[in-house]
Amino acid sequence: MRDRSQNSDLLLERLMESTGDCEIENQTKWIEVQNELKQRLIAADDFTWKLPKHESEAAADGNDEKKEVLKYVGGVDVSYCKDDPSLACAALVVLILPTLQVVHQEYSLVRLGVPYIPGFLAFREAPVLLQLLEKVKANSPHFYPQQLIFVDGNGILHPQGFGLACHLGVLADCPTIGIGKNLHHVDGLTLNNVKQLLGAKPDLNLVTLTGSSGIIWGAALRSSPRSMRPMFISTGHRISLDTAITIVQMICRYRIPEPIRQADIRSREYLQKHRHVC
DNA sequence: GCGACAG
DNA sequence: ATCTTGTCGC
Repeated sequence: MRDRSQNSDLLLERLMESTGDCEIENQTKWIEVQNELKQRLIAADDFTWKLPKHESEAAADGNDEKKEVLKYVGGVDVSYCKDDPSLACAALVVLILPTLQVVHQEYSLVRLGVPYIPGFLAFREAPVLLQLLEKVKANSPHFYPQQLIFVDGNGILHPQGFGLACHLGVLADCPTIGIGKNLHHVDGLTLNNVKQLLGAKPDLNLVTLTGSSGIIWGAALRSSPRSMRPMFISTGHRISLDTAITIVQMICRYRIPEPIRQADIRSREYLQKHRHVC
């Protein structure tokens, strides 16, 4: 048991350490890392909290009266500088339910050496995001979003079934939900495909993303009457798709979930205001 | 071979 | 991701 875990850690360490110079070798290595981390992925609800209840349903539930209620939700995003693509600002915000007010925020202005390559976003963004999580855990543990983190990027809706939200969730050991603002084409999924399904009925705003192989990769959701554009929901870590969809729907003020929207807005602001110090 | 490809 | 003003509508 422990041997297996240690071997796994050693392999990961070996794979993670090298900052190679050959693109194809790197990508091969990155895929090994993704497959290794994927073995630790939990694809079902695995947490102790429960969703906030409405009065109507609050009546009979003698069982989980002791369970804590989902209270703090984290959101992470990274913004980039227009004229200096290596300069970026990572943000972590923590919102409190049910008011969705931001109660904590953390920023990091960094230079990223790893380029963006479709399918490997995590190797560019995850390190700085994990650093922000560590900062909160050390300095403001009360606000550490251990219950749930929203990630700007996909979960299992990914060529290897292991996108940024999964990557971050496994390494931080927190439940995560991945939100894509654009569709990553995987297993035959296309935007026209989704549009067709959604367009069929005007009041149908949620469709399951089933690939050509029959695998369910996530869901497309039109959350706001003001925008016809759907978002793409996929599970990250320690949560089921059904639960993820339910929470997304209760946490949207605009097109995308409020934690991600806030992280997006604030990381951009912070970058504009502090880019001169780099 | 060509095109597609989260942020 | 980012480049970018106005504009149509509630």
